[in-house]
Amino acid sequence: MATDEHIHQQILNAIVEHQLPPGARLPEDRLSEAFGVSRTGIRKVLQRLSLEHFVVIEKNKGAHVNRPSESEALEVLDSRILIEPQLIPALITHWNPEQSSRFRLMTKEEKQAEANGQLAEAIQLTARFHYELAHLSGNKVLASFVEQLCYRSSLILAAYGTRGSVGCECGDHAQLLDILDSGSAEDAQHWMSHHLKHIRSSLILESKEDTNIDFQRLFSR
Amino acid sequence: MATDEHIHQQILNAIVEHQLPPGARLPEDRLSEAFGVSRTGIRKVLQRLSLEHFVVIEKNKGAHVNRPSESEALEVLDSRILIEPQLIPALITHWNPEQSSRFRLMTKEEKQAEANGQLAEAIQLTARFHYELAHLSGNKVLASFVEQLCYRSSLILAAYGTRGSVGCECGDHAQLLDILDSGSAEDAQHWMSHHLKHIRSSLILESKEDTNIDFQRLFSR
DNA sequence: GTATCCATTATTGTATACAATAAAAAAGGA
DNA sequence: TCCTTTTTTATTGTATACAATAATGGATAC
Repeated sequence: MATDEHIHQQILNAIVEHQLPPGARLPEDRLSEAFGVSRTGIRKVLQRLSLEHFVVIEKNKGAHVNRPSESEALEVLDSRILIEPQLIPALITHWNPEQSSRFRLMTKEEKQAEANGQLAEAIQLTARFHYELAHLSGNKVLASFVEQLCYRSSLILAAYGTRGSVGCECGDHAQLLDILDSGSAEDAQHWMSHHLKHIRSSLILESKEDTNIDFQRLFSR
Repeated sequence: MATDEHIHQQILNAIVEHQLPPGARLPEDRLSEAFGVSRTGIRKVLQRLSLEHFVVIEKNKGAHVNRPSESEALEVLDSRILIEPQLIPALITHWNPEQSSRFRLMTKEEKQAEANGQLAEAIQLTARFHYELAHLSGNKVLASFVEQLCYRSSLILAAYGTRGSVGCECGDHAQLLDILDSGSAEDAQHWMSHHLKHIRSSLILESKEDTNIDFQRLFSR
């Protein structure tokens, strides 16, 4: 059975897992036959994905996977830097051993996926770690916005990411859990801020501009 | 000519201006004949409005204007309290006499609309004051989120607002402009925080629960 | 051989037709 | 008279048909 929600999740996964790279075309009839529904259902999903900034729909040209601009990439990270640390005080009031072990399991799976080279899994888990923390704050409005930002970040890393975007000298996500267990909201805020700023600064923003490629310079010798 | 964007804006205006009250039905064929387009175009707009939380679509039951829950109302305001003051430092770097006079004009129109009893105008201008400030921060991602929150706030005030929600003992929006002119980011942040908290606390959240009305208690004597 | 123009093709935009569902009204029985 | 059941009506969900647009490839003229 192919419900709207299901189709949406499938395509979104493919995008954030870099199966569908930035710029990839998403023809309606191809997708409709792939999912076994009519174009109507596909259009609805594509419409939604475009409002969520995962695809771009150009009139009479169809849907492409969004290729985030430099400014968009930075703004998404800046938004996270502004919001996620601020959620710590609220989430720490809901913090308990049960949550702690739940998140520790996630970081374990995360490391494993990374070690086994399961890129798609690793990306999903990294994003999930962040937005599930956000949901713990109790504010669903902010949490779902953060969730969207996390998914967008995955897409951004597909366009501008380096190997450094994954690792971080501040340690992995497990370290944040230690801090949360210790109960220091302030430390956790600092860690989160630092972590996100590290990701932001790891983006390489000059090279991958493929609009206006200077073919002259590229192929002349 | 009735483009998608135009229809969206029209319906959104009607909602935030309280012309279409929370709970109002939005039948597709009625709207389609009103705007002179087929149901297809209307459905697209309704879909979008539902993703933006202005309408709720129930399967096989159609679209209604969203009746925000208490928790949703509080979460929207909390989100604004968390974000909007944080945008002040960025926006103050773009502050200049030109912007100042532009916003002063807005507050003037705002007061006038309020004085003349033009409720719809006043609501729009109040929201606009906030989200245009947010856009001055330079972060389009956050600004458009704040914009949505401001519109949602207008809908929330339709459901839970009091007369106190409009006025505020901290003075009107013009006072913030004075602070911005003085250049004190910290003061501006405090003002914004206070202002939003005042709106939040002015909501009356007990009464208008019309789900689960206790008719027993209501009509027994 | 190259450039321009035209025709073909592929794809999306929009409207409509039909099916499915839920609400409302009517009929029947107690 | 009131409750239950059935029928009707209104409305939405989905697929498809047709129109409009843009991209591609080929033909013709120079």
